[in-house]
Amino acid sequence: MELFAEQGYEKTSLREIAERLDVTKAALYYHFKTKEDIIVSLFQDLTRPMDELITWGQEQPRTLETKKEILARYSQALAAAAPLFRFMHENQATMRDLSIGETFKERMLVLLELVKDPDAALTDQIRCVSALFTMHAAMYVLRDAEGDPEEKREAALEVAIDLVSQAHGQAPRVTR
Amino acid sequence: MELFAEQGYEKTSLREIAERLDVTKAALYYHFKTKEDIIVSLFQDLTRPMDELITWGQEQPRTLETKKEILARYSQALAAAAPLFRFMHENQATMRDLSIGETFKERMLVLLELVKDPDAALTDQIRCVSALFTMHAAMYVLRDAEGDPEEKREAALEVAIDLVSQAHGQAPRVTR
Amino acid sequence: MELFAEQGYEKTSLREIAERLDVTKAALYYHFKTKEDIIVSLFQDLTRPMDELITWGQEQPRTLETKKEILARYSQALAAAAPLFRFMHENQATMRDLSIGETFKERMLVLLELVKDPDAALTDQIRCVSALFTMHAAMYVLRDAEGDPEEKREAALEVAIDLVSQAHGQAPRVTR
Amino acid sequence: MELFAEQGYEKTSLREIAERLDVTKAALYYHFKTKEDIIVSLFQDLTRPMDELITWGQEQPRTLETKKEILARYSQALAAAAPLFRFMHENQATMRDLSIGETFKERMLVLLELVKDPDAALTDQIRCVSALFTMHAAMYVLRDAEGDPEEKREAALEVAIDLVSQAHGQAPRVTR
DNA sequence: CATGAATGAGGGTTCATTCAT
DNA sequence: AATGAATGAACCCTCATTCAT
Repeated sequence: MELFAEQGYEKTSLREIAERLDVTKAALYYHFKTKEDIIVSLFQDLTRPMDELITWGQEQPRTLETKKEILARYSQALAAAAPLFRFMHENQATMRDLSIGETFKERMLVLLELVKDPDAALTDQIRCVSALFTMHAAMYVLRDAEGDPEEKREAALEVAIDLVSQAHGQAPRVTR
Repeated sequence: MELFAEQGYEKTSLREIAERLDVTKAALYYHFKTKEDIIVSLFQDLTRPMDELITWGQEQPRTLETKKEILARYSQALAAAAPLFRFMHENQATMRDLSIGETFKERMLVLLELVKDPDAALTDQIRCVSALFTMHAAMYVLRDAEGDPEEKREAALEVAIDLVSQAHGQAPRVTR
Repeated sequence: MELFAEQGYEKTSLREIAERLDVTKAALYYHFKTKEDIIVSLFQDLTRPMDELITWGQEQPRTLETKKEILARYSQALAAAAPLFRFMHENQATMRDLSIGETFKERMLVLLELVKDPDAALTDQIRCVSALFTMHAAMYVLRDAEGDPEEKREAALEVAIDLVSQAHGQAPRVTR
Repeated sequence: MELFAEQGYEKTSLREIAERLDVTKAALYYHFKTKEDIIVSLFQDLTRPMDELITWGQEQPRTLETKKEILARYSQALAAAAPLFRFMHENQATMRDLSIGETFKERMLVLLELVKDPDAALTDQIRCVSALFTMHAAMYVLRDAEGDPEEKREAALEVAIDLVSQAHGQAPRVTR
């Protein structure tokens, strides 16, 4: 996962993976049928939290409270599987060709369905899109910025929650 | 650009590019020194609007009004160079190795500097990050969604403007 | 080595080498990291005698007797690795770019240091240079000439020994 | 010639030549039919002295005096066309494929015929080979050594003359 | 469970050369 | 007299994959 996240899928060769694990290329082929199989395996381990979040979300009533909880859990999932999400974000062109059942984008759209109201104003729908992406953006842009990562995560979550709250017609908590 | 955006940089071979243009591989090498040079050229054409925006922004007073204008102009630049931004989004792993990669992220950070206040609360800083990315996200997620693209763009811009307004301590326009 | 000696380094392609060995090009790359690596390997096998000669020579007293012995041994090394030396002679332009190139010329100069006296008259120094090269020249020019190669080698060695003897102030054996 | 001498024939591309002369590749093709034609032209200019020396030598009586004169003239020709000789020496593998009427080696052998006596003892024949090569070797080995080049040339010539003198049964001038 | 050896397909790149203008 | 544009052939090299052992 480290190699894939650093270099991207195509630019990571089996030779590199084998060297990093200190085994031979042929040994990899004992455990995985193809290169694609390797990354699919990694995904199955790492996307479970996200899938669980989705199924959980689908069973809940579609209240603002639920949405806030979804954002909170998503924020945590994001932090827990940071390299995976980084990989998905940065290798979407590749992901399209990989036989991973639902792509990252599809999953995102399902999640989005849970958060946004298809009958709301367009701006409010976008607020919900933005809420989800805010947490990604915060992770991406603030990666090298100073400050406690946990603190940054919480701040991003707060902004996200504000956004869906506004989408529900509530005035945001004004912070100053 | 079409090929790069569809398939990603690494998976697009010079053979494909040449075939699409109905020339030989060698002919490409008369016009571009390397494969990287091809995409760099595409970028130079397409990032000019962004550069102009930055220099313009740096000459303005750092008021809320200016920031709104920056967002408005950025929204337009984004729409004009949509395939380029899609490519960057989806090929970040590659971008890191390309000589332009760094410069794009730098550009984004400079732009961010113009929009956010380094002394503001962390949440407000993230609101500004989010404002910029909202427009990206809207473009990305709503690409295949129904509705007039121009309408969507304006809605995203509105949300972005709300976010920086809030970061300036102003209550958002409540839309419903 | 045969191909390299016949055609030169640049004009010998990996395709040719692979065909001659009846393997694929890719198979070569399993055994050698680069094309250069192939020739470097050939050299390492073939220059060992020369290295041993040098270390031996450096441990001996710098008498005329030693120098004669060095020439005798060098003559033998030359005969043993004839194709190698032919290659070096005929591909010096290439050798300069190869990572071994320098080392060969350096080796020759070290050997020269063992044979010539830096304080002697210029002509005597050149006699020593000439002594070494005589054996090369003989090999090169007389390759296709008639006569027993071993006999020619011995004659060349005799001339070389005469040259260093003269450089030591001794009258040459006059042969007729 | 500079480029060919520095890098060798194969590794010098027409692009490089064109750039060095500040013309286009196509312009070269107006003046020369092929790449080979370029180097052939250079040779015709530069080997004339050597050819003249050969025809002159063939008309002279085959005395020791003549041979000394040949060596003297050859020494001068060598110095005058140093880069050419360097090129020939270092690119023999290439020379073989070039359609330059007589190769360097052939010319050398003709010259050698003029200097050596086919009926002499083998060692004496080698002395004559060595005489010619001494001047080459001196040029090659002593290129980067300190000292006046002209002085070195004369010393090498002296050694060469000594060698043919000995081949004629004369005791060498002992220098110390 | 693992490896050494090998391969076909394709990668990006460079080259000498051509030709209409 | 010169050039911009193009090309076919070849280059070195890397890749994911296979298979007998």
